[in-house]
Amino acid sequence: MSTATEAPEHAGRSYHHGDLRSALVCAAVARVEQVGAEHVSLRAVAAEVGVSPSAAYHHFADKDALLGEVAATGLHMLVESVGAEVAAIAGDTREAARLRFRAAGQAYVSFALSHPQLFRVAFSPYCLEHPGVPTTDDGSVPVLSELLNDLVSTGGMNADVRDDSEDVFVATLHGLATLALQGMIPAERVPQLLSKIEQLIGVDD
Amino acid sequence: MSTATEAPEHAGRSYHHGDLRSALVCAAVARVEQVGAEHVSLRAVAAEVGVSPSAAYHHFADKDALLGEVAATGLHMLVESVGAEVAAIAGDTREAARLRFRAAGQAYVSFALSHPQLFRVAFSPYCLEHPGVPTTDDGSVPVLSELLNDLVSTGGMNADVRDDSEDVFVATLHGLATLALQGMIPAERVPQLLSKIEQLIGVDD
DNA sequence: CCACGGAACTTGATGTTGTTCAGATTGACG
DNA sequence: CGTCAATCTGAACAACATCAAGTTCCGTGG
Repeated sequence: MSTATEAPEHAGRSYHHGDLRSALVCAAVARVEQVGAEHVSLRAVAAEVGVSPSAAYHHFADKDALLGEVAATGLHMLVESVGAEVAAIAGDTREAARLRFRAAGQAYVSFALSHPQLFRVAFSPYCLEHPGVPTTDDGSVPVLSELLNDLVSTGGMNADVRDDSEDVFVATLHGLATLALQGMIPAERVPQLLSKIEQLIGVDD
Repeated sequence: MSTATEAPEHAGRSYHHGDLRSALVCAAVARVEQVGAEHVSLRAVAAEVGVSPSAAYHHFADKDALLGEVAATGLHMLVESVGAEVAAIAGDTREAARLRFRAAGQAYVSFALSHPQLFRVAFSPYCLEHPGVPTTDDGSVPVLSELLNDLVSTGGMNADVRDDSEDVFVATLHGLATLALQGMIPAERVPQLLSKIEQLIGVDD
């Protein structure tokens, strides 16, 4: 995001770009957000950076590889966004843990709704073709995993409920975000459904 | 699906095709399933049907409009598939209703895993650009809606739990399917998670 | 029975796209 | 100061979406 055209010393004008790779990814992210991944052209991205189309092939095997990087970036931003909202709520109390849980759900859906195209490409086949997906460690999202640990340790959730609930919670959140994005669930129902989910999953009152 | 190249009388060889529109959609569906929506070309679809590329423009405004029809077809097939599995289980008992519920969940995820590209395009921006999405009536999927009514009327679910649970159930199913498709949830955990969902949502034992 | 109008499709052309490759340019290192 | 590898350019190519103009077909009214 911040690695756009700010090359170390010689910004822009020299023959060598300095950090073309991240500049291309950054421009591609912007373009994806504007027109959607399926309408992004390699040439347009290269032109925006001020470089010939073939320059991209020294950093990416494919157009798909570039989009793969965009997908990975999208996932990263999603996790960062959720993490930031969660981290903003401090405290060891059960109440704080419950607020963090709530904030995580809202942040996940909010990100999807405010970055629809990026969210979509993050869960498209592109990110499978590329390694370096930063969210999955043992197959689950670290932020949400810690979140549940938090709830358990503060007594906001039963420990035996936890393990199965994690994947269910992630799945529900993701489904909610996707369907809201698609317009199949009205956005104004989302908060209500989020609290319903908390209730079902067993976040104790 | 069955409206491929079987024109009413004069099949195939005449100048006029008979039912080019559905033939194109059908071929496009096949091609999407093979290579994914982002790698489908209008020309290849037209060639498969045995028609010049520009012929498609008499039936669709755009390549995107054709893919929109593919998306709608995908949604339709998904609903049909779930509906068929549910309808295969007869009976008015609470037990039967519970089995139907279980079958619906499995069918939903199974469809996603066995038609990954079609499932993806069905929930891509393409289907927004096109009317005629057959799944949503008041915003929810009819099959699943009836399913829950079923459960309630046979005593398998509390009536007051129903309304909120519907969207949550759909969202969870959809999230589960998407994440399994993405490899973020191992496919072998899906049945376990499905029963967990039933339990959480309040399908009485 | 026949001309005619319109719908369905083709041909040919245009501009854009992804991709490749031979060569020009550069900074770093000896 | 010269060499070298990394980086970028430019021109080229095939495939692509799209469109305008022409061609073939079918049904319909005279």
